[in-house]
Amino acid sequence: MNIKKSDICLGLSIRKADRVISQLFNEYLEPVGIRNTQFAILRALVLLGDGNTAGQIRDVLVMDQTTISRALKPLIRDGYIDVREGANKREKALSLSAAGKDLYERALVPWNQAQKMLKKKLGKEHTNNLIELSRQVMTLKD
Amino acid sequence: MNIKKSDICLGLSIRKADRVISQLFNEYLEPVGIRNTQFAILRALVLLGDGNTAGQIRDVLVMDQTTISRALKPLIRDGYIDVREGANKREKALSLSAAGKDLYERALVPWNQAQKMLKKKLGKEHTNNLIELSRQVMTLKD
DNA sequence: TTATTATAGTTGCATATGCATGTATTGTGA
DNA sequence: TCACAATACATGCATATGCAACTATAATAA
Repeated sequence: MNIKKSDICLGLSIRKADRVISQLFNEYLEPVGIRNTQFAILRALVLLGDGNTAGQIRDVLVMDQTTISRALKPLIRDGYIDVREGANKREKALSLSAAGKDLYERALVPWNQAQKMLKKKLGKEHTNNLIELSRQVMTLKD
Repeated sequence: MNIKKSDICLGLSIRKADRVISQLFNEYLEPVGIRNTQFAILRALVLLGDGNTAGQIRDVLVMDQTTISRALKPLIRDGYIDVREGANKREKALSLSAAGKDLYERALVPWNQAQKMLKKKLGKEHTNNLIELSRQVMTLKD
């Protein structure tokens, strides 16, 4: 250990881990032509069900509204997500197009591989710690 | 728990946690006019010692070389980091300027507050898990 | 009903991120 | 020594990120 444990920056620790893990998922997803964040959005729409708003995705992905707004653009542009009028004239209802559903299904394959690989490398302990850590961190934004 | 544990995307877990924690550090650091990543670079230079190259920072921060290259720009532009010729004509030796040293010292105050606050909120267990998780994840890039 | 406040989403700005590629320099083997 | 590989860093491109500020709409209180 080069530096004292108390000197380890927790911000850097999480950032470094994020870079490596995100890159891993990006590499696995690359063959289907989709990226980490985009997959997360598609998945959010699948798990939430269609017809949800950008605001709901924002909450699920713990992102800024403006980040969602822009992250949706390439997915809409490429025809994976359809936008129609929502519950009122402000809200926009988002849904996966047929192409979007297909893309998500295809992405599930490398996603599962990445999950499996990562779980193996981390082991049950670290895997569980990651999930619980994330859960705990979410309580900070309240 | 909305979805099965096995369905939790580890990529999203780390990404969400990173967003919240990084934002926390950014908020604490905001009064001194510096950001997370920039603080990490200054700190790397302090811990490595002056006269190090972008390549060494890249290794310490686990970033892409091109990301470092661009992240250095505002710090150089604002006079916090000096660049001089390194060991050869390819390498550039980086060092903190007087203003850079001062900025780092001032940033240490809110950084310590953020660390303290985060450690308290996470508790010893999660704090330790974060550090160990990050360490474990680093082994993936080999 | 109207003025005020709140909400949903976008845009300007700046940094963050990394792949592919390019340039310059250094190292090395024939 | 000279061709080729390796190294250090920068740039073009595209996405990722969020704050401040803006537009449009909806909800609410006077």
